[in-house]
Amino acid sequence: MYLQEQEAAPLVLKSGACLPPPGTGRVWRLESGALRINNPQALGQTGLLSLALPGDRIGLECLAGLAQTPLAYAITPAVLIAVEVADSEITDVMKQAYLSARQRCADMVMLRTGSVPNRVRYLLLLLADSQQLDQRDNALPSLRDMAQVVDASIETVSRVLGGLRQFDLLQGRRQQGGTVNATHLRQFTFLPGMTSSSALGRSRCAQA
Amino acid sequence: MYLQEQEAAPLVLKSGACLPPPGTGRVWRLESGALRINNPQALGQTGLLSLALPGDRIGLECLAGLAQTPLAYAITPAVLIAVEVADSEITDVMKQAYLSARQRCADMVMLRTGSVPNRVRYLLLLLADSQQLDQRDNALPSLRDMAQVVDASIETVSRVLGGLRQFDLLQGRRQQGGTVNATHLRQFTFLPGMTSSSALGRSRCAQA
DNA sequence: CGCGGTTTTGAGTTACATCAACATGCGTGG
DNA sequence: CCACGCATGTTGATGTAACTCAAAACCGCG
Repeated sequence: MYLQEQEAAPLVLKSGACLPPPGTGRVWRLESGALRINNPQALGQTGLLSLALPGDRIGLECLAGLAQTPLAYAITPAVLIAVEVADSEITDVMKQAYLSARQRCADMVMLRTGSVPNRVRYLLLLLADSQQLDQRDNALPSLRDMAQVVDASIETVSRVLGGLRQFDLLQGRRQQGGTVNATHLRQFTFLPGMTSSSALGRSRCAQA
Repeated sequence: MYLQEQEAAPLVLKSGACLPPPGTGRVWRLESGALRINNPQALGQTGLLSLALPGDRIGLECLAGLAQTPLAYAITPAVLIAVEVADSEITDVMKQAYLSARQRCADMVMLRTGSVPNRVRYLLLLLADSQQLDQRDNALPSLRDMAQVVDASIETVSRVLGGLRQFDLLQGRRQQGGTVNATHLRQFTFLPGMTSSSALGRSRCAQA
């Protein structure tokens, strides 16, 4: 109840794992990786509410007055640490949480704006930028997760990644691994016509 | 600086009007109507960040530590009142703001999930539900705004609304007016095939 | 080695965007 | 008052991005 940041052992989640105590009023801080925040009562849909990226607090809803914490799944290997929020800090923590919630909202809008290739591009940059240190740490979400995040089909996402690989903007994807060339990808824009599925066919023809 | 809720004269915005002092550190509460929150430095895109619905606070970013307030445009005739936030209340206000930011994020995701007809449907329900009292208050956003919110083209949105009108889920749209039949619309789902543009052609044929 | 989960690739179909008229208000000024 | 212009909404025809379905290649694992 004093300085809260260094607490309990870090919690390490594998891709696909759920944040363990769904009902508990525990507050976590995401250290690395990415989570998908899910609506518990997903009615047929995917129930995606938002993403969580390193630095975000998880489980603040209960502090803010809500009964239940939404479900959180790791879509990338993730590390979290439990934090204890002292009363004196609540205001500051809520301010931070508010700002990052706004940011995630903006991110979700971008992740669903424009063509699928551009949405995937935004997702990859988001993930790459959130990996603070080592660029070679190459963990990508599964195609299924990426597809749900950008609201596209798995096949289309696969084709987009294929296209990126052709331009060396992405290397070596096999089973949820891969290295994005963030700096090049950032200054890359999909021209209409070279986009997605059709792009593959055409550029392959062009190369042949 | 005591009880802050009843302050200054309400600010009435017409559809399309911008929240006046973009740089000022003023905090507003949206009483009725809907706003679109915009990224000031929109780089070619529409710059849509989020929506604001009645009850939401506008301009809290500065309180939370950000320099600038994002731009807010009314997409529906809107009424706001200026609020003064006392130091003692900041924590509670931020908690509320955090929760509603999460909710708006979830809304934005829904507004960008699935087929255009379903996205438009969600938008109409969102607007209808936010009009607390009189249902007959029939103010809809312009097609341009609706199209940008759900990330679709104006023409498609027009066709979707046309389809809804055929089922009496929407009445009398001429120049940003119209009444949504919220109760029926809520329990209505677009079957694949009767969706959007194609729906019009087909159902018109069926009727002829 | 065979078996489930993930990724890839292809071919056919469709929802939606685009382009291009056209209709309809609504305001402004002659 | 009507004439004009401008913003908004409507409608049709056409192209294409992306979805669907189906099959295969690839992994990791007991």
